[in-house]
Amino acid sequence: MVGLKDVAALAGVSTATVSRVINATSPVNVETRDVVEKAIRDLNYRPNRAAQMLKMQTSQTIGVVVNRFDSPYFGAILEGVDQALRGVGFKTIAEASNETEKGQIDALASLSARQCESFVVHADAVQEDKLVELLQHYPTAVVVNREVPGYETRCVKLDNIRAGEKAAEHLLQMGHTDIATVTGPLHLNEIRDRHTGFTSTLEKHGHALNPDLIYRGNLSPSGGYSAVNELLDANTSATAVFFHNDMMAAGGMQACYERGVHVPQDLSFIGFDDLDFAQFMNPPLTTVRQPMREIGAAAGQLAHALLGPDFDASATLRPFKADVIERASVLNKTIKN
Amino acid sequence: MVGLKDVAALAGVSTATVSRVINATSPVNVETRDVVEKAIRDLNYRPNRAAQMLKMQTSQTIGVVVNRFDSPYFGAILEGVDQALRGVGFKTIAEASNETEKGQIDALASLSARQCESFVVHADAVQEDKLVELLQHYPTAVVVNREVPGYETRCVKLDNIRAGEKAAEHLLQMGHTDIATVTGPLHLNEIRDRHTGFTSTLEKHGHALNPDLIYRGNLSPSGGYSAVNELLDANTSATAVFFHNDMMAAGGMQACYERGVHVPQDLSFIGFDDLDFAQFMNPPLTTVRQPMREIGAAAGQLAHALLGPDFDASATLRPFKADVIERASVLNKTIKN
DNA sequence: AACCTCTATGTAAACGTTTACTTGCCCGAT
DNA sequence: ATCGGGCAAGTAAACGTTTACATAGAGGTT
Repeated sequence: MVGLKDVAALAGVSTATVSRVINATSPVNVETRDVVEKAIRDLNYRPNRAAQMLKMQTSQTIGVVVNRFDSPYFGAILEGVDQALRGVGFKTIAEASNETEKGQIDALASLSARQCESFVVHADAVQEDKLVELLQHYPTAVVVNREVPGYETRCVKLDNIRAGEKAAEHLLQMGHTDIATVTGPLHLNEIRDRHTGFTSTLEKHGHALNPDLIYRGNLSPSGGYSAVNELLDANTSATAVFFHNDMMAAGGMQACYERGVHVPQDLSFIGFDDLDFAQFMNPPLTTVRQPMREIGAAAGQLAHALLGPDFDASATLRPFKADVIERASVLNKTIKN
Repeated sequence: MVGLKDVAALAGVSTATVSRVINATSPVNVETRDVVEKAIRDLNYRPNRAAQMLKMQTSQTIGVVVNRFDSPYFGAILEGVDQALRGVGFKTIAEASNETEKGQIDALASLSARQCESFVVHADAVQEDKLVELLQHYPTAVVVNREVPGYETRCVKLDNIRAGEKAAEHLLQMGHTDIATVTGPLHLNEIRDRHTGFTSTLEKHGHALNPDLIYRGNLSPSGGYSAVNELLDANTSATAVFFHNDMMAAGGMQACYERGVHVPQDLSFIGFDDLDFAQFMNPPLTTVRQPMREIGAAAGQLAHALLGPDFDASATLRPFKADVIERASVLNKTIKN
């Protein structure tokens, strides 16, 4: 490895001088500068970041832990974080966690060891008490899409309750009263929140959800597929179903397609997330949009702000809100023809 | 920051001993070990990776440069690399390049400065001569989805020519002879390759592509959308169209949907990539599958192998091959009813 | 009792930077 | 001539590890 020393030797100056021309940290004679710069080029010298970090005690890097890389959800978050940080000269580095509690904790530790100064963590698999402990250990970490009691100012998330309400409101508005839902794993609190928002507004309007019409999905297409098949087999009177994500809605749509039931004429669909493909489904999927990119960006900014000693905890950002994107998968029953 | 020194002080031993218990690098008395371990826990000590890297001159890390994070394409590649490397104890770190030549070169430099020992680079925007230079500068870098003359053993990619041929063959097999295509930017050699594969086999079978039916797309839905509208406006006799990616096919499908032309009855679609959503389109999209995850994994393995002094260049992996995934978007004209 | 061997531990140098401090020099003011 | 002030460059310490080498006991063998 070619180091400062080699450059210095070749240029006939001291390492201090080389460092100075590199970092423009104090004036250096223009001739010497040229000589040094040539030496740098000739040797293809690159500063050793490890040494810099060690000396400067700073890395200008924030670490992101995601469940996996090949997911539109995490991709958007990562992109958001990266964009927010690029502006302030920080680097983003990401690590995948395998979706397990251990994986998420380890990933955080690994990023920390890599001298990340701050973190944004998706920690859906860690127990709450453990998570609190983590937040204490890593005082600059921010949690994404989850709310930790006592640490609200370090969480950036969607208002999932409100989002669930909106889904219900939309269905109600369109004249549906006989409604089914396919949820996700109930240990995820985003799912629980959406579900309570959904059921409570249905109740409030006097159309309480029939417990038989609650299907537990797995957040992937297969879950939606089998749920819809069950629903159809049960021969219920349901006219609409709320899927807790678009993937399951897609699976459900496929089940309908295979059985010849038409969406939305026979059954209405509303999804969640608004993934890229939602607009390209046939019919285009009405869904509750979750601004993941923005959430990522906000998390990135927060993580960065946490670094400043002057951080104002009262500048806490309100939870993000979801919006229903109306497309063509829910039938408007109020205009009977 | 709590360091080895603090632990040593608290435990009443030397830093060397602490290092030894951490790394189990030589036997240490069980009592001392316990004391040290307690000290480590009490202080919540974590080794400083920057210092370790500096001293050990190794990072066990490979860097990946992608165009962006929020793309199914790069997500899959990243996931593949990560999985391949996880097995051999390496970490993956990724950086986004903004899709520009400068961005890609800078990202590589940045990863290199971070002491990555090896790299997998998606460098679609850099000029070939510049890329050759890069490959010389970074002797452990591997290029993904591009072939650099003279450096074939360090490129892992799809056989795009063959993939284009397969698309054509499939259409031909299904009885289509009047065919259109919407390509991507022709400066990308993957696009060029697919195109030449496609056109040449059409020619070979005596159904040379009508130049008027070649549309230049932008690889995103809008490109497919407008291309299909043009095609439909031109009132041609084309019965099938080959899209250079699924995104454009989705856009095209939407155009058809709006204009009431039925896929595949009125117009057949074949896409490229096999993104997740292809199977959920309506009709499900027939497409040429590109095994991106596998490509990523292979690239990761290669990048790792390059590190060994015993690397055998003859163990070069053949280009990956694409397969057409038959679904329902191309009409079989050979069974006339 | 002198010697050797083994094991457990300590000492200190090194990794590649940055930077406070020092040095040397030139030039203008006295 | 001498001094002082600036500027350019050099010296060396420090960052937190790892590790080759040195040291010190504890037994064992003669």
